[in-house]
Amino acid sequence: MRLFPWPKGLKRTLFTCKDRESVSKIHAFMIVSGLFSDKTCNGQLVATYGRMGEIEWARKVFDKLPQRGIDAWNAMIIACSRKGCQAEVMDLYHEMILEGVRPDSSTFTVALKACASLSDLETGEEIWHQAVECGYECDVFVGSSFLNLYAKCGKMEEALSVFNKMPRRDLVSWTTMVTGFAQSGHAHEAINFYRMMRGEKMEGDGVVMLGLIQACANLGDAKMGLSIHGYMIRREIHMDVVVQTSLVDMYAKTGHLDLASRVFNKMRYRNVISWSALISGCAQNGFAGDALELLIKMQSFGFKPDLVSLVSALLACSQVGFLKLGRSIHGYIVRRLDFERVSGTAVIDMYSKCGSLSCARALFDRISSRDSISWNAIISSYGIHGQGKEAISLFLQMMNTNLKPDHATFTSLLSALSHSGLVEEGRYWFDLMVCEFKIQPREKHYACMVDLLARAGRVEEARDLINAMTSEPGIAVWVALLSGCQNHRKSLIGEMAASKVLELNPDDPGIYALVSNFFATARRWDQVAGVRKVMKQIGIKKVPGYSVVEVSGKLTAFIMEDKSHPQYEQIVGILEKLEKEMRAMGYIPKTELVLHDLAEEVKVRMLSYHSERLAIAFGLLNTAPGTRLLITKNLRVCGDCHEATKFISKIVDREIVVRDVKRFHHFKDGICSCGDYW
DNA sequence: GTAGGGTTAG
Repeated sequence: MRLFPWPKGLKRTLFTCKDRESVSKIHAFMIVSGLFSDKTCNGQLVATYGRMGEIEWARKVFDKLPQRGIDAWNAMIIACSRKGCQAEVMDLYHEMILEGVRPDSSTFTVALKACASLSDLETGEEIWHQAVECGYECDVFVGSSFLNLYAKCGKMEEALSVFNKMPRRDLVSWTTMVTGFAQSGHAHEAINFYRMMRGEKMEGDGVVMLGLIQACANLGDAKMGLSIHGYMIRREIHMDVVVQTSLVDMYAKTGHLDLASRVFNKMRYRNVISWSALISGCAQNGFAGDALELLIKMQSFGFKPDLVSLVSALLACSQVGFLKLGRSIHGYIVRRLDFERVSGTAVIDMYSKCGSLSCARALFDRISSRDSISWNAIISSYGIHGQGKEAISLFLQMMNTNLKPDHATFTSLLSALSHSGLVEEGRYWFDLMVCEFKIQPREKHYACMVDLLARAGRVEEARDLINAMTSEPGIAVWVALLSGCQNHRKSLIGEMAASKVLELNPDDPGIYALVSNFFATARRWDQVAGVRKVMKQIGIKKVPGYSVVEVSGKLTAFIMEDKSHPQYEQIVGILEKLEKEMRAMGYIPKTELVLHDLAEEVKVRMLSYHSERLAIAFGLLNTAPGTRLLITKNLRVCGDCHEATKFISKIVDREIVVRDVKRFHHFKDGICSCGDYW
């Protein structure tokens, strides 16, 4: 008896199978009836298992087939491709060629896709030649896949030349170009290509719009992103979870977290990636608390955090100096996920920014395969902890590997040298970077050098370096010059730098604070008043300084003269007692650092209740004797607090670690690791 | 018409 009106019925019956059991029944029947040996039939069986994601079953059948035709090969290859097993796709492809089976359009398409995701340009080009030989040169599927190979390998010029030669282009070919440009940092070209595509009367779908959204994210152009978003709504272009997630990402990357959350909250379906996009957006924009809250919230929605969301959470911990949580996330990563390079670098960064340089180093030493990112991370770790010599030594060790230092490595190195005041070394390595390594200095490198020179009092040299820049100097270099001028009382150059920074960033409250402090240090109160007036006129408020301290696994923040804390009385008591002892040891308040025109005793009072002192006192009050304290400050640490903390570390016999916006200070036994150079 | 273009981080 025949179960199937064969062979069309077999195909239809296989297609209606919903689970593995029902396929297995047909599978058994095929063996019994001899259809299993028929190569126009058995491919269907492999394809059916593959479609269900039952790749092991597909493979088992495939391996047992007595006769394997193109259908069986394609089915097996497509099954692997769907599972993301690109290496297997390639193995099968080569095996198939060896068996003398002639690939068809689908085979070439899938094989090229595999090469693209493996970034295997060479094999991909070889396969293209084979496709041409087999007569698929004009096939739009094969052509687009070849295009995609170049795009994925960042070879947009080659991609363009393939694109121009294509006799027929469809939406996918155009999208490949748009996305390729967007992802290789050529956002303008991406947008131009989309315009050309529209010129050919081609209607866009969600995928091509996604390429444009990425381009906007890269350009930081929220306005255009918003208009693309609006266009999709008006045209009723379907937005699936991928497109919506990319909108969240775009808004977050352009700093519009309100819009990012609005899109996120409206999403009907979310996945781990959508959560991660928002979490990383919060972390990247400095909203550490929100990022960590979302990490908890995503779990209450049943999503297990992945590596990306955990890395973002680590970033959030780094920002606020939340060592305890950072450590437990580290533990979680080790237990649950494969711990390697990517997370390794983030964990190194977290430990170092949370004050544990030794933990950072221990982890770095344990990484089996270090890439330049991990080297950069450890070099800059030593930098922010003020150990410039060790940073150089690590840099030299890196040169002994086959890794090449890049612009980021030099940024880490130069900033390390700047924090340690190693001026001559800085000049040496800067020249070597340009002459030997042929790396064009970027804004950041100049900023490090200007900082290095100006901080060391060589303000004129710093100015000359800026004047010799080939590119237009940006905000960072002028800020560095201005701070140097403030420290070394260089009013003429300082005034010039002040007008530059105000010209470049007229909306930045930090800039106004800097300029106002510069004039206050020079006791030019009329100028200070002038700056304040401008701030008032254009409605800019100064960023309040605050300090955060971790006590028994919780973070507590203090702002200056913060009386709201329940333990305020005790905190003041500790500070008063300490101040008496400090004075007896020779501490004199640096009232010249109070940048207001006030009476002397008011200045002393203001200094005594700076946020970092409140945080230290709170820490002393609530931790066991001998416990190390970690304070994180959102601005630079104040000079008087720096002096006072040295005394406090000796009086209470504790290690006090203060992280300010730029670097670390380790206070112990009355001295600071920075050697008072900062 | 089974195949090609897409999301998060360091």
